[in-house]
Amino acid sequence: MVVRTRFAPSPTGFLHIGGLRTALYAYALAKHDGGDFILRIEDTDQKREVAGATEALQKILQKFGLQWDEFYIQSERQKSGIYQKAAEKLVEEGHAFYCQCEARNAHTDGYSTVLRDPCRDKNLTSGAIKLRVPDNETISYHDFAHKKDISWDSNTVYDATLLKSDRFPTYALAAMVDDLDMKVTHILRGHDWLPSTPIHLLVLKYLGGDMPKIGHLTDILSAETGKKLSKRRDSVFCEQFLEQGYLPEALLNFVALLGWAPKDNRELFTLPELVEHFDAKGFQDANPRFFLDKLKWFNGQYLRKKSDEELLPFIRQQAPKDASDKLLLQIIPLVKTRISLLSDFATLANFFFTRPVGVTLSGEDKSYLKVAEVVLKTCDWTKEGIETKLLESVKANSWKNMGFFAALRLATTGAKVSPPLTESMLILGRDETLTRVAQGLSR
RNA sequence: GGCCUCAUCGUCUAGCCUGGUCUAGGACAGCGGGUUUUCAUCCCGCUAACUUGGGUUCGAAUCCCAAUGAGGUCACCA
Repeated sequence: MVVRTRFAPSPTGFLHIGGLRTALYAYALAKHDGGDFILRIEDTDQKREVAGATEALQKILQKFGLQWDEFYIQSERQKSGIYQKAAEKLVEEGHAFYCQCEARNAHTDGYSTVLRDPCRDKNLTSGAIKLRVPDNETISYHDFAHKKDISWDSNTVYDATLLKSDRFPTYALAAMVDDLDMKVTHILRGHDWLPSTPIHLLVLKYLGGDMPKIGHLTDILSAETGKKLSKRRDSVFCEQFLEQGYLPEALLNFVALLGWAPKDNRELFTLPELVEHFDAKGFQDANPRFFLDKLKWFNGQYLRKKSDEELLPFIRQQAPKDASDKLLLQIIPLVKTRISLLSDFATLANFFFTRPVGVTLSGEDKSYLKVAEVVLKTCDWTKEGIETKLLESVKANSWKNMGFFAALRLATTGAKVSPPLTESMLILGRDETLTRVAQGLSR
């Protein structure tokens, strides 16, 4: 039987880190088996929908290479009446009932959830539809992520709403109808769904069909608070990380290892490699914390792994608009090992595009520069030529390399720390280098 | 508060299912050193963990129970 998984976000905003991870695991689980990955938009709550969110979700998923095989929108499917029909069928079969109670909102009545709805035995024929939870039963399933059986006493499960009075289904109905209808074999979702699983199990059972396997992923905890990552407190959107200068493959690799690990503890995975090695046995039980240290390391790894040409489009975004590809291609190899974020490029390589300003040199520095100026004017303009001549004069004056090159570096790049000096001067050219040396001397 | 889940270095984790090879392995971070005209890369080394208490057993990080701690959830939201 071919594996079919789905990622089912509601279109309420950008894709957050946890969503990316869920999508990635669902994708890898399906693709490892040559199966199908489904993208399903869960927009049955009209009030919460954000315009453009669906398109943004699709775009970012594709940026990470998570291409879906099938695409559905619940509000579209709703029009055919499938959810309503399913709910009515459950009423007919005695597994659900009509209810005309006023809708409750979250926590308005404290923690005293009404388990058995007052309408369940009124035999109403219209209104919202709720699940008739059986008494004194054990509801259980095997969680394929946690690799263990989890169960509830049905007496602790409440009569959940399946169809709202606006005729739209709730998640409990729509997602289950769809998973059955779409022949989803593995439901992979966040841990926050675990408490409502008994409801879904009942709905799945009453609806009939092949029971999908269910697995719950760990929550990603905030590094600061230790609580579940929240959009309000933490920066969690994938788009933000990309803007900050992280490579998509680095983010993806980092996130892949937050809650999953292979037996051999390998860490570097491209998407195809992850698919190849993916195994549900590697799912973690404990909640990981969202510390960014390793993400930076991953980014450096991928930065260095990419060829200069592959890096070009990313670097171009960080460079001045009029910078030529030819120039950028010369600079990239010099900065590649020196940046961990793409956005570091600007500070490190700025001197290639604009002359350093506000640099003040000591008298000692200037005596170094005077000598350097003479050498630079006449030496061969090659790495060999520049370095041997410069070194010769340092030796002739019994100076130390450190101080001499620091002064020259400061004059040409405007900073104490920079990409390799000789290579940088070669890129700048003899004239520009000399101009900068002269400028340093004049201050 | 009820229900559910979880518990190995600061962090991500391997080991746990199928007890002994674990004086607990790797990676990131930190620290120290080497290479390097700066910085970085690269290389070498060091610091650092089985939550606690009971059991079971010749033997427990590994199995069982409890306590403690952590997280989640309790809507006509997903």
